Amino acid sequence: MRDERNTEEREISKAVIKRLPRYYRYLGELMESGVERISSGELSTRMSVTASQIRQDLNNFGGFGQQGYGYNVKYLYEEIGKILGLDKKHNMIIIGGGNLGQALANYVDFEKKGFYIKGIFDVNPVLKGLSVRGIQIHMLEDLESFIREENIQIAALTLPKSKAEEMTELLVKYGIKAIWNFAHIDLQVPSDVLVENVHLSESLMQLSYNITRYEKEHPRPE
Amino acid sequence: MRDERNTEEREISKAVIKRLPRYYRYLGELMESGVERISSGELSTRMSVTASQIRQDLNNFGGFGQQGYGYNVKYLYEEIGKILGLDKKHNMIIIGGGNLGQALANYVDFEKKGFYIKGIFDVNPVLKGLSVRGIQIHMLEDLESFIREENIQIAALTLPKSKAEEMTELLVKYGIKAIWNFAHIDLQVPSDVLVENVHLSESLMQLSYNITRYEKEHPRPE
DNA sequence: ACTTTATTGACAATATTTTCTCAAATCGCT
DNA sequence: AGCGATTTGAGAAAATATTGTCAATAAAGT
Repeated sequence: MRDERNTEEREISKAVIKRLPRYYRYLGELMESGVERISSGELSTRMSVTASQIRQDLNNFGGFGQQGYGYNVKYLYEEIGKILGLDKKHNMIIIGGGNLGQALANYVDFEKKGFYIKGIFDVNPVLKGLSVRGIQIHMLEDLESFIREENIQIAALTLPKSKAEEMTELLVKYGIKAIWNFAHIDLQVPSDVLVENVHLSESLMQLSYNITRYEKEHPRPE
Repeated sequence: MRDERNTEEREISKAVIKRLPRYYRYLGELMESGVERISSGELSTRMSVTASQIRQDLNNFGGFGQQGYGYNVKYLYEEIGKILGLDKKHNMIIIGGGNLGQALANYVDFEKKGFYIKGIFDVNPVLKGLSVRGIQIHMLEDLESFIREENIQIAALTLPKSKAEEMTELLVKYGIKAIWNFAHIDLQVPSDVLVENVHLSESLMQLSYNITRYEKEHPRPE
């Protein structure tokens, strides 16, 4: 059931997209250490993936390499950045001024990638007027106007699941385009609103599974 | 290159494991709302996956269902819990007493799933003696004895990437079995130490990709 | 300028994952 | 107890994803 319009846009698989940020990170590190060119073979060794996969992944978006030479690190880094949309500015708010919200607010690197945290919102009046790294904490009544006036695209949702659902409704109503969801729940949104989930407890459960399996396969000697 | 020992253990694919926690979550919710049985078809509707996938996934671990009846919610919930190792107690520490570390420490639900946060470690002497939700913040010099005495299996690593590498070396030396890594780096560990990564910025980049693609495919009318 | 070496991009071959199909089993109704 | 409806589990088929191969091309050395 492939889309296969020959007019430009092919559908890129999710698996490929998930790998791009990692390529981006490695290329960034290479760039910082002054490496100018790299072959898929060398990169594959460093990243512990196959060279074929790297070439195949990149070729989804175009031929960035040169036979006999490899890839220009800076060029490839920038191209992947463009594919990921990191060349554009994204305005973002954080909903939930708890530790997790504050942790995100403190994370400077997001700005380097074009994600600007414009404000934090919370219901707790104790937090009113406070700010984190220069980012002010607002009360919910200002949410609607803030989203429109500051042209906010992304909301990071760091609320307990009980509040996350109604907040999502509000965010959607106020015209948010994307939700970065940290609540342990699957949000219901219209099809023009994007959701990316970070389910920490699910990640921990995967680790738990692996521990369990490892112990089964390697029983303690004695 | 399938393992295929007929002696018990088959290799379960990563994709299946990643879906288990979500099944677990839905089953937990069903249980709470008093639902006693569920068919793969009904569950598939709620979860927006195919019924076939649910049955196939579960059958990796055994036949938990009954023809003409479906699955017993409580039983299936518990079985998946066992598969994920949630029936066992895991002792955990958090390395890094910043916002993210504290956010994890504040998250009560981990204990319900068997993950007990025994302590937080940091280099910052300002934090010495403080505690978060009754969990004390320790200084690094106590790390080794703490890990051994409290029988710590898992370390959640919430440090900037510059410090994460040397800390990993220490943790490995002190006998930690698994690292839940929040630093933006691929940790190098011996093969008997498990790592589960939570790369927040990579998740955000995926969201950014989807925003970018969405905007390309749905250009603003005027 | 020519030759050797390196390396991509495209396609073919494998491998893996997902979905489909249906016989067998159980349920629930009469 | 018997019968139609439901639903699993297993295997087959289809779809995707990954890996392998190699001609074409560029680079680097002579």
